[in-house]
Amino acid sequence: MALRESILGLLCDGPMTGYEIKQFFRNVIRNFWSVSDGQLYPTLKKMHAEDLISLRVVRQDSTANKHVYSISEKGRGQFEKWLREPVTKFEELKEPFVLKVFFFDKLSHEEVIRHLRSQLDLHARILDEFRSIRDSYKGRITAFQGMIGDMGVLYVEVRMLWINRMIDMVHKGLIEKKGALYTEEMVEIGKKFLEEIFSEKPSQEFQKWLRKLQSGLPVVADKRPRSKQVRSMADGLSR
Amino acid sequence: MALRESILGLLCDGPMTGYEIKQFFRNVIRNFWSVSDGQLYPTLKKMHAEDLISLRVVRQDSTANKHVYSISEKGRGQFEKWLREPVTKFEELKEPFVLKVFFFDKLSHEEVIRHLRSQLDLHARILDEFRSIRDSYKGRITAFQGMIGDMGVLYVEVRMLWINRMIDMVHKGLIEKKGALYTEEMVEIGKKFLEEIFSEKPSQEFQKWLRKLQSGLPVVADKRPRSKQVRSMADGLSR
DNA sequence: CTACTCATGTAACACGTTACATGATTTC
DNA sequence: GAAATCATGTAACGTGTTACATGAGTAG
Repeated sequence: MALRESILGLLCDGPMTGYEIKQFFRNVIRNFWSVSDGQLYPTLKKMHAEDLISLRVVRQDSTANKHVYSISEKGRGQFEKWLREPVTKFEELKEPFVLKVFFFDKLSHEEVIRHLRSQLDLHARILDEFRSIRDSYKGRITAFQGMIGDMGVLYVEVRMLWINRMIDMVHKGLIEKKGALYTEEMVEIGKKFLEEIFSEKPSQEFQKWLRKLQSGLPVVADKRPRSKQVRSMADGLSR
Repeated sequence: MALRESILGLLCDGPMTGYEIKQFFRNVIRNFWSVSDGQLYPTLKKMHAEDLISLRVVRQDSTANKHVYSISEKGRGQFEKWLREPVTKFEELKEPFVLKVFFFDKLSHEEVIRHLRSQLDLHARILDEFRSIRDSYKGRITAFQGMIGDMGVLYVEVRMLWINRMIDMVHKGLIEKKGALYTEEMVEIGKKFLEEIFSEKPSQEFQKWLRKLQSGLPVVADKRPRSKQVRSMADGLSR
């Protein structure tokens, strides 16, 4: 759970009302982490009960009273502990669209293209939004917060590239039907893959990466001369 | 909910036991969609109760009986309806690590670097896995399934690039403290951004994209001569 | 002798969304 | 006069994880 910790993080810079926290999530953090009312208010209550935050109620005659929350020593400790803990889990992308792509074999080329174009439209729109908000924030936020904005833009760009490549693929007729999607062979291969993940000894390729990393070289750089390169997956991305 | 639909999708190609479905999720689909036992078995039961799938129990003396499920007409209808429905929602990335990055201002440079390096290690390892499984599957899966593998690799590559840029940034001392992370200004800007998202009229930039798209040009291509380009966000990605 | 595979499940919990409720004030 | 803003919340539901239970067979 990271909602509690992010609330604590906000309160580190000074007291805030529940409504202000809600607004901040809705209008700023929402780019990468959303919270609903039905989750936020009960969570604040629970955190108060656990002495992570203290509460001061400000009377308002016209409307509901304001609840001003401040971080407690206990809360600050918990936040700092969380912030320093290394993240050791790779977060999988769980996207309904990708699940549909898995089954695209079962659709006609026209239907697939319709799907891909509508995704492209959606992403183009989102990219536009991400770019304008990034521009508006320029100079007002920390360098790290700026990098989060960059990640958003970059991610959407890459997705569009990916979708475009699928469109190309269909147009060029590179799709042949393969029969059943499920084969025992696939499961077997997956098992091998799993073993490698959970065995603690890293593979050779991983060790090469590590050496590069430690020598200070850019880890993802491709050293082949531009002209000789196989078309890179991320070619042609613009800023 | 997409778990039910993906189960139906698997059963389209023939009957499977609960255990086989579980294995398939665990060893193949898990790359982009995971399911726990505690979710799968009850879901199969519910789907059977709703007549989406039919059940045949195969007696086994030595151990628990096998439950062989087949898709029903109703189930097939529901799957096909789902598969054809356009995806209109942009799935936000909800990642604990990004949330931490938001608060990196509150850590020392050394602590930030430690975080970033451990993330890089993790991603290098995952990249390795993604690449090997992609290679193993080559020739055995549909072109679309192959593209899912490519997306995974591409995504991890981009993340590593992003993390490397943050490391660079810290080393070059491009990080200045900005005081409070929360400002009313940010909320105001966010509100404007929101309006643009929900107003149905697309912006000029979005329309430019759309024109490019409809004229068949690659939408994300950057036409500036290579030498004059500002270093692109995704420069140096390898296959 | 330990641990894993096959094969199914349950119960408790954690996380998150949606819809609703209140009620005055301000803006279109 | 309708709708949004300010300001708080509850109840019902849906999704998903973790830990546990059973019990035989097999591989190291």
